[in-house]
Amino acid sequence: MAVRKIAESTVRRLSLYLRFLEEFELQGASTVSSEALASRGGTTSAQVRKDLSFFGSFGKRGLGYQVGALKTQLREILGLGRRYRVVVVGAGKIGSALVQYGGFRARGFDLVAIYDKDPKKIGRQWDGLTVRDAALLDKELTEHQADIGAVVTPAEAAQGVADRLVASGITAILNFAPVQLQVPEHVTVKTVNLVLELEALSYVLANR
Amino acid sequence: MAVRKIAESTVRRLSLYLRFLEEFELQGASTVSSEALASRGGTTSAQVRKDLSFFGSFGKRGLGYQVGALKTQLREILGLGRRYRVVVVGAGKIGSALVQYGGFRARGFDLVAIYDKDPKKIGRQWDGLTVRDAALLDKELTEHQADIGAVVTPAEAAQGVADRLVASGITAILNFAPVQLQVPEHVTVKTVNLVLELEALSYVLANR
DNA sequence: GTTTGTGAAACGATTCACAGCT
DNA sequence: AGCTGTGAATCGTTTCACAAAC
Repeated sequence: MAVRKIAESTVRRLSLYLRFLEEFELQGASTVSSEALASRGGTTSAQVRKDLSFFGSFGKRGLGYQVGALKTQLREILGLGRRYRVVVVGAGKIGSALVQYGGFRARGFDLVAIYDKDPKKIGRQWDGLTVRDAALLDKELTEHQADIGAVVTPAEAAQGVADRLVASGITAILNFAPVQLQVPEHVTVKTVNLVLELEALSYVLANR
Repeated sequence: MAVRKIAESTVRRLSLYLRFLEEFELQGASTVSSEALASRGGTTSAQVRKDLSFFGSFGKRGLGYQVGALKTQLREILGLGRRYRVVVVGAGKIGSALVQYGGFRARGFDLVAIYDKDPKKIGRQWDGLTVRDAALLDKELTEHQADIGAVVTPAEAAQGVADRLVASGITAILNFAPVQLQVPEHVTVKTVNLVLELEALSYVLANR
C-alpha cells in the first residue's frame, strides 16, 4: 500500500466502487468486470482499471474481479480495516443531523462525542450522546484521542475550533462551516460547502 | 457571458472569490489584487487571473480589481442576479437542517416547499414551511415550477424522487442521498456524499 | 473469445513568464 | 514601478489501444 500521490479524484472513485461492489454482492454476483463497475458509476472501464492499477492487479484477465476479494482490497486501500473516532463540534441543526444519522457507524465511523458552547444545549441527549461543554474539548481530546473532527459551528467560530482540534492532535477535519479553514501542512481538511454547491448549480442554470 | 466549457473547479473558485470579496468589502477595502484573493483562498495569483480571464478583463493593470465591481461581475457570471426556488424532498434530519439554515435565503436560494411521504411528518411546521405530502410533488411542481430540487431521502427512495423531479421539469438537483443518481443529459446533479468525504479522510489517515 | 493491466497518446488544468497598460 | 491578461510551457489525468492472461 501507501503508493505515493494518488489523485483525490481516484480516491473518491475507489469509495464509489466499494459502494457498487456491495450492491453487486447483494445481488448475488460473485464476479464483476471493469465495464460493469464503470457503467454503474458513470465512468469508463479504462478509468476503473487504471484506478485499481495504482495499487496492484486484483483481476483475472478474461474473467474480471472477484466481488468479495476486490471489496476487501478496496477497504484495505481506503484504510477501512479499522474504526475511526469522530468528534463533532457544534450541536446545531447539521450537527444533530450528523449525530442522528446511523449510516456512519455502519461504515466504521463512530461519533464519540458532540460539543457545543451554548449552555441551553449542553446536557441535551442526541441519539445516546450527551452534548458536552465545548470548554472541555481540549482536555477530553487529550484523554480520549479522536481521529477526525467535524466542524459544524457557525462561520465565525469555525477557525477557532479548528485551531483547537489541531492543537489537540487531530489531523483530519470534516468542515461544514462556510469558510476556508487555515490549517498546518500535516492536517487534511475536507470542506462541505452547500452554498458553493448551490452556486455551481446556479452557474449551470444561468449558462444554459 | 456564457463562455463554453468552463471547468467545474474554476466555477467553485469563482464562488470562493465572491465570498472573499464580501469579506474584503466588509473590511473596507475598495481594491484588491489577484495575489490578495489568491492567498486568502489557498491558490495562486496566476490562477485567479486565469479564472477571471475566461469571462473578461475586470482589473486594471498596476492597480488590481475594484472590489464592488468584481463582486457584481462574479454574481453575474454565477447567475446570482436572480433568486432561485428550491424544493426539498425528504423531511428527515438533513432535510430539516437544510430548511432551518437561514444562510441559503441570504444567498438567493429560497426553500419554497418541503415534501415527505411519512404521514407522521406531513403537516408539521418547519421554520415557516409545512411539510407536504410527497404524493403532491409532481402536481404542485407543475403549478409552481421550481429551479432546484434537493433530494434528502434515504438511498432507496432517491432515484425515484429524482425521476419525478426530472419529469416535472427540474434540471438541477442537489443530492444528499448516498447514491449516484441516473439522470438525462440535460440535468445537472451535485452530490454531497458524507461517507465519501469520511472515506477520503480515512484514506489520508491510513496512508500517512 | 473475453477482459485485464499498462505504456503511450490525447486532453485538460495549472503555472510560468513577460508584454502591455495604468 | 506595480499588477493584469494571456500565450506558451508544464504538469497531471483520462482515454486509447493492444499484448498478455485466462
